[in-house]
Order: sequence, then structure tokens, then C-alpha cells
Amino acid sequence: MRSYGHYCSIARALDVVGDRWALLIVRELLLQGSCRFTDLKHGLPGVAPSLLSARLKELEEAGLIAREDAPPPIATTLYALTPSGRALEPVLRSIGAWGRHLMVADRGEDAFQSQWLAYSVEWFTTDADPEAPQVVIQLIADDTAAVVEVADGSVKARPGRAPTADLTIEGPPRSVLGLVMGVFGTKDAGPMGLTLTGRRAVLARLRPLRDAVERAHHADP
Amino acid sequence: MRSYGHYCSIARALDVVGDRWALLIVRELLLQGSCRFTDLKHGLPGVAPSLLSARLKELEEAGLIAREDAPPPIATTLYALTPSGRALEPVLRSIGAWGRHLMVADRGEDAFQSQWLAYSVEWFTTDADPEAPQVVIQLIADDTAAVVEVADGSVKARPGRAPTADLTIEGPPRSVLGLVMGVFGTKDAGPMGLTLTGRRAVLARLRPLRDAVERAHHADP
DNA sequence: CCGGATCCCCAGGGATACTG
DNA sequence: CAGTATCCCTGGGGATCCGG
Repeated sequence: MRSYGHYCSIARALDVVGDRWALLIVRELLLQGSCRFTDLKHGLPGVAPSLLSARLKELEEAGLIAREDAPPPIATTLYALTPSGRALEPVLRSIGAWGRHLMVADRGEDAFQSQWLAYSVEWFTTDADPEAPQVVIQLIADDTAAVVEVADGSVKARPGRAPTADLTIEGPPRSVLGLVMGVFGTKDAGPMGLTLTGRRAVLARLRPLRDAVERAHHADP
Repeated sequence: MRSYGHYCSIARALDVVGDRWALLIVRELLLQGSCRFTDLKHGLPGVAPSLLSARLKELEEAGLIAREDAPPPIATTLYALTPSGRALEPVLRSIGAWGRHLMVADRGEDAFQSQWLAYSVEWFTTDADPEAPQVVIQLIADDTAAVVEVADGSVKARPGRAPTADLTIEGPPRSVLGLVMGVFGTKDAGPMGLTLTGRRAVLARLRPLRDAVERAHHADP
């Protein structure tokens, strides 16, 4: 990317990660951990392979990414974040927090992946009752799935399915996320195309963090 | 900007503010407050007026910016952030925090402005001794100046000059910021081209916050 | 199937000039 | 002062192809 030419830490940061797709590549490496070119490509629907290749090279030169040749049985190159790249997590968290208010709009054809479902819950909700016993919630959004474990005041989420869950929420991505993030309540679950199986009460354990944009509106309407 | 087409709050946020210059426009409005087209242009060296005009229109449509026609005596249009735009401050803070480690590199010809000097100090340093009386530090970097007031555990900084200061630090931007941010100590002030006037000891009141990238390296080297 | 490289084409953005 | 208009060029989307 062409430099902004400003002696300012924001501008210099954007000189490095302001290119198209750059921060989304970091997102995928953060969520997936060390992974292959193809895994990245799959986690970034719409990216041209040539562009992905070019960005990876740039980010490697900038010291955000390291490529490691996997040991013999695998014989492929893996991409991983360096400490400097991992230090971008707060940036992605704050951007994601700001972008939450854009998730209610239905754009229909957007791609969706299970790791995005997982990070949304883990980053933007908290355990409403740290003293209560652990609960497991299974989320199924279209063909993606994630397991949410709420316990000891923290919320952990990962792509995949659990053998057993206290509650299973199934439906389109917008509805699953909307319910989990508190955009609407269980009463509206039906009209939103959701199917809830199990103890609905455990949903109360998941408290959505206050949205940054809403908070700003409330502070100064 | 072309949409990424991901149903993910990070990607949707970048659909809105991922365009070139967009976040820097927000930076200027955050630092300068409500201001005119020309003020923005001046705070964004290198931007083409046509591009600035286009971005302002886009950001206005996205609801981040509002244009207000100033009252009669002025008769110009002012641009200001809406609450939604102001909610981007944590994003700019985290990006700026990550970009701090890029500020040591000397790129020589970079533009520099007093409001960037001010926010760097205010965002990334803290009062090392909240009980001690207020101190005022005058920073002069080339032709820009900022006043830093340290008191009651907080650091306030603004562009401009103070009638009187406990300490005046003058020199090239990289050196002034390097000293204030703790990259080097007062012993190296001479070689860095700095001139210190007043009580050097008050510099100890300014404690730089730990750099995110350094912290990441230390956690996992 | 993996990890790219190559090619074409268009839109986004840089530079400069110009106008209400 | 507050933008538009114009020109040009690069960056990136899309598809295809190629070596391992």
C-alpha cells in the first residue's frame, strides 16, 4: 500500500494493515491458528488467490506472519501469526464491537462460517451468573455449528458440535446471532425461524455486552 | 468500497470504514472536533480534494458524519462526527496503540501535526504520581507545539502553547515523542537533537503505557 | 488436491486544474 | 473557501493455468 506519509501511529499502522483483505487475513489466522493457504482461502470467501498470496508476502515482510514448513508427514507450508500479528487482536475486537450494529441488516447472500459464529459469542457476551454450574449451548446456523460453554464467569466458544448440550439453537445465522446477542427474546424465536431444543432458561446465562454505538447514542443522542 | 460479503461484524465494519482515508478522516474529526472542509484537508496531508469530498459523502450516508450549516456569521458547512462515528474512538485507540512500534523508524519526509503530537501523549501515557501537584510540559516539535498537563492521575494534552511550563522539550518530532514515550532517556536527549528547558525531573511524571507489541513478544518470544 | 503464477479488465484513487 | 472535473495509472476482482 502506498504510505499515507503521516508521522502518526494510526496512519503508520494503516500503512501496514490498511490494505484490502489484510485485517481479515489476520482475523482468520487468529481464529483458526496456524493454517494452510487453502484453509485461509476457504476462510476468506471472495478473495483472489493471487491477492491472498501477495498479502501473505507483504504481511510476512512486515513481521506479522511467519511461514513454517510443516514436518515431513504433512509436507506443506503453514502460516501463523507472530507475536506482533497476535497483538492485533485488540484491534479486531474493537472493530468487531463497533461493527455489531451492522449485523442486523439482512444482506442475504453474505457468506457465513462457524468460526465467525464462535468469536461473536465469545467476544461479545459474558457469563451472567458466574456462580452457577456450567452450561453448554449448541448453535447451528444453516450448515455451520459452534459449541458455547458458559462457566466460571467466562464464555468459551469453538466451531463444532458437542455430544450433549443443555440447549440447542438452530436457524438462519442472523436469527441465531440475534437471539444470542440479545437483539430479540425467546418469544420472537419462532417468527425468526429458530428452533430451540432443551432448557430455554439457560439462555439467560449469556449476557450480551453493551454495544458501543448504542452506548454512544445514549450518552449523547 | 466493494463489500467483502461476509456475515461477520469485522468484515461489515470494514465495508464501511475500510476505504482508504476513511479512518483518518474520523481521526481528524475526533481530534479537531467539528470543522470545515479546508480544516480537514489541512489535517490530512496528501488527500485529494475529490477523494475527501467523496468519502465525506459516503461516511455521511453511513451515518458516521453529519454536516451542519454553520450559523449566518460564518456561512460555511461544518462536518462533525455523529455518536456512531464517535464510537470509533476505541478502534482508533487500539490501532494507534498497535502502531506505536512503527514510530521509531525514520521515514524523514512524513508530515507532522500538533494534534497528532497531543493525542499520542494523552492516549499512551499516564500520570506516574497521582498525588503530586500538577505539572505542565511544553512540547515543541519542529513547527508544531502541544501543551501537556499532568495532574490527578490523568494526562491531558492539546495543541498550542502555554504561557508558562515546568519543562519545555524542543526538537524533531521523533525525538520529542521518543523521549516522552520512554524510547530513550534524558541522557540521550542531546544526541537526539533535543533541547530541554526547566525541571527535567517532571518528565518522570509521564509514564508510557506498555506497548502492545512488546507485551506480546514478552508473553511469547 | 495444494500452492500459487499469469493474464485481462475495470474501478478506485493520485495529481492537477478549474469553477461557483 | 468549498468543492468538481479531468486525466491517468495502479491495485485488485475474476478466471484460468501450471508445477509439485
